[in-house]
Amino acid sequence: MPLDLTPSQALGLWHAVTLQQVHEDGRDLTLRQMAILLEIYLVPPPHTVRGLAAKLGVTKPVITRALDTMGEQGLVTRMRDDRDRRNVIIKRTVDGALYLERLGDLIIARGRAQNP
Amino acid sequence: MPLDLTPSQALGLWHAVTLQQVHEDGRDLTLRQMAILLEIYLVPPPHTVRGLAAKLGVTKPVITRALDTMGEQGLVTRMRDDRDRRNVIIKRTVDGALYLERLGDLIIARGRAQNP
DNA sequence: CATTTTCGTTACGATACCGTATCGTTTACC
DNA sequence: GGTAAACGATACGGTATCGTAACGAAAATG
Repeated sequence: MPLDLTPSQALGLWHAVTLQQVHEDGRDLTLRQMAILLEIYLVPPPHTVRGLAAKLGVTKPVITRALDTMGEQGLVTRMRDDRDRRNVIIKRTVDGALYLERLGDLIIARGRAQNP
Repeated sequence: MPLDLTPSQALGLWHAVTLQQVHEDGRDLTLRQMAILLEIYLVPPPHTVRGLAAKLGVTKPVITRALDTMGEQGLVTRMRDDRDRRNVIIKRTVDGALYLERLGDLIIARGRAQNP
């Protein structure tokens, strides 16, 4: 079932969710960081720095920095690949899953309140 | 008609739109800047620095800085209020309207492609 | 083996944002 | 009129990101 939106619904939803995100903030993720996080949690593993960089169309240092920051916040973890020790495998965490779960709930709630 | 989403649809939509935003970038708006822009274009005027700061729950310099940046990009304009020259009225621009129109189209397209 | 390639990280200078405090201008108040 | 309040902008030091370039480690190549 396709998700059909009117222009008003689309921007209204974005507005409502963005507004609440700003209010609660706390994490204050960049657009790129958010994209990386969603990619890690919504696309089947494994995820590597190089793979993420290619998928997002950014350079590798951008990924490394984002993983540094989000790692400190407990949203992701990194582990060396034992089969090819050049690679780093990015792993999900419980906190990261909870964070995105809450984001999903927020979007749903705001979508429901959109056109009451 | 309420906008009912499943958790998968909600995060999937966010993922797809965020990803494409990162790809096209160019503007690279902060979460706060995006919230300000949507507020200006989706809520009836007039908009003031103080009003936006209160609505977003941030300090006034945050609004001033965001308006500086987005003003340089042609997304918004500022004008002194002639009836109370302390105030600054934030105005919409054609470029800003076009930018949000494209964002709306993007959301709709990604929503449609979400569960094909 | 020696060399090249791949992978992620680090170094560097530049830029933009942050929060707090302060400023100049304008209006309201007494 | 003189003082206080409101409004937006600016100054400041701090922090995080940016892109480019170089680096060390590991694997592939010959």
